[in-house]
Amino acid sequence: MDEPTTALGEDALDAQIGYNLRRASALALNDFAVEMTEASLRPVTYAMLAVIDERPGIRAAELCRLLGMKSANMAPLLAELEERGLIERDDHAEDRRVQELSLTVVARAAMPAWRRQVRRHEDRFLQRLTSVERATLLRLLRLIWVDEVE
Amino acid sequence: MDEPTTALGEDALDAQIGYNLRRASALALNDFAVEMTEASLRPVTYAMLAVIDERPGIRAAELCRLLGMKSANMAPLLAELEERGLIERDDHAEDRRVQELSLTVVARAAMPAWRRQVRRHEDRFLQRLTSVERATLLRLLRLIWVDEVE
DNA sequence: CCATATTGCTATGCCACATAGCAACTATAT
DNA sequence: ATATAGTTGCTATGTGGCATAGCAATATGG
Repeated sequence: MDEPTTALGEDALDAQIGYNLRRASALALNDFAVEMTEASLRPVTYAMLAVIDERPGIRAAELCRLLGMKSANMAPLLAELEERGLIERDDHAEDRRVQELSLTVVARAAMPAWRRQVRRHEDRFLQRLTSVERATLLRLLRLIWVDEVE
Repeated sequence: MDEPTTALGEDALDAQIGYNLRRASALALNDFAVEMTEASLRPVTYAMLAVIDERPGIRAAELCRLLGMKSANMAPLLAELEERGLIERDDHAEDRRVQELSLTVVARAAMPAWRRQVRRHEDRFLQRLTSVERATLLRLLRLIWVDEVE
């Protein structure tokens, strides 16, 4: 009955979805780091590799659009991944501005293990949610942001 | 069984909750800024004011704990809010290390309007979700992070 | 009394993100 | 053909949130 001191109305901080999104996202980012530091992959770099893996030959501009990034921030990350021998940049034949991105053989070989690690990470920070709840959460999150851009 | 590299199954980036959390949170942060730049409040500073408003006399260390922040990062923000005349720091009578935080009269007067603005912001970036879906989302998000710390 | 913990702070670095501006290139309109 | 405009990828730079390291003052418990 009596509320735990933070008892408040609908305007209470704890009732704000934005705040809880931020807290949950921070926890996820932290847990991601725990799982993927060994592989030296951060959420952004992993996301880039995952999309390139799913859509080989994708253009850098399209990758930016899919990940909601600015090319100014993408450029040094692409350089880093190329430096590490994980991606290749091939000049487009018809439009010489364009770079087509693909994973190297090394990265393609490593991706399944990295994807398994990420799945472990998700299973860990989503421990308290059933698989039905996870599916619901996924649907609601995508309702928020998908097609804000596309 | 064996997944081709282009496996768009459950390991696809779009199916990862962590990624979708990050995207949704980014959208929320962006929309928050649109609503609250006039008031010169960022998510963190608003959260601090909201908690102090809900628990006047709270200690800085407790505020850190509630918001999941390090005191190293809290300190300059408290200084900023004090500088702007929004909070007061009073020395604790029994423990002289402790500062008790409270809103100034000015801030207390402004809070209702700020809370209404934040509610407008939430209504905007959550417009695709019904109120039932919002309640579900809130519950699932809190399931992820609450009591990871407390 | 002394070792330890707590509170609040400064200094500093990392990372994600933003804007501004640029060079190369392509597409379009006249 | 040429001027204009848009696209692509990049560098430089600033900001904000978060992390660690280390410090001084204070409180606590053996």
